[in-house]
Amino acid sequence: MDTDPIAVERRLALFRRRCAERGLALTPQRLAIYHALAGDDSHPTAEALYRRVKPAMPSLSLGTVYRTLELLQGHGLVTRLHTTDDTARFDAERGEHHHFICTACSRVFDVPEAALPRPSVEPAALGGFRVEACRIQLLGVCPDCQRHV
Amino acid sequence: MDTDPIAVERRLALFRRRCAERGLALTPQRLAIYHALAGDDSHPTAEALYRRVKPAMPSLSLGTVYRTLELLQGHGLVTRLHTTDDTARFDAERGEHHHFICTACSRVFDVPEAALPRPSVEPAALGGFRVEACRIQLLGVCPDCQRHV
DNA sequence: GTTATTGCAAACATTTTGCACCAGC
DNA sequence: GCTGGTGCAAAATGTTTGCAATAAC
Repeated sequence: MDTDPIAVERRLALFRRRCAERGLALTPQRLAIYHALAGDDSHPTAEALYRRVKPAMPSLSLGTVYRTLELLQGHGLVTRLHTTDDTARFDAERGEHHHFICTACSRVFDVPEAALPRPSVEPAALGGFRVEACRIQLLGVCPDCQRHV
Repeated sequence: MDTDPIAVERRLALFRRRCAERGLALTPQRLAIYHALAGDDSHPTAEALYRRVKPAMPSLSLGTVYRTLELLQGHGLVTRLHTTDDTARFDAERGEHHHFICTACSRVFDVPEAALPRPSVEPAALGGFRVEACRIQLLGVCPDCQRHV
């Protein structure tokens, strides 16, 4: 599942800017890993990103992929998803949206916010909890898996 | 975080009934594990349940805890949560509710559905996806962690 | 008595870490 | 030359599995 090239360019520009602001070295590894993630909307695992980048950069190690993703997560460029299988999946940050998780194939699909209006949280009902984000996960069966049953 | 004893009894009754219906042996291990889970609303990990049951049943093994939880999940008695830390947490099934996950201490708190009305999903906007469940996760900082900063 | 379940330990998968080497300022 | 980043391999973590012994029905 690839992203349109203009969006990829936009994300890369943000990435470069953010690295400069934060004093993060713009290494070929980080660029390649972020580039691969920015161009892939399928919420890949670390392993999948590694396999995708490795051919063009054979020296790359999986450890670097993990370290890079964690670093970029800390700088708000990458989001780590926790889905129903227990391997982490990653997203290049791109604004509010939610996820549909297929219970058959474990793939994760984006759900635009428009399709699923954010519920209004009643702050009073939540006592002293400070809410910073709201994630909605829809669970079900994706079109592919409905056919393949 | 303990549950009121009447609710625990209700859950245990459901557990016994469901086991009988499905032909699952009612072993002391399963009873003890489910009992511990039914009396604990803190969404414990498998390890935490193991530590809680072990003193009263020293022969218990962690593998049995995992096997039991997976078995009961398959029979709709237990729910597995995927939160921000990457260890699975478990819930004795008890109807619709959502979760608040503290980004500081990783604890999970229940959010009653009343506090967070379920958003209406627009089926048309979701193409051929068959939605079976909707989980809302609120991320933020719990009252304890707000104090301890 | 049969079959399902347990305990144990080993295997497994994913992720993190220590350390020596390397690259960029 | 310093600083930070990478590659590698080992360790740590969480979870699953094979198998023989055991307990439930």
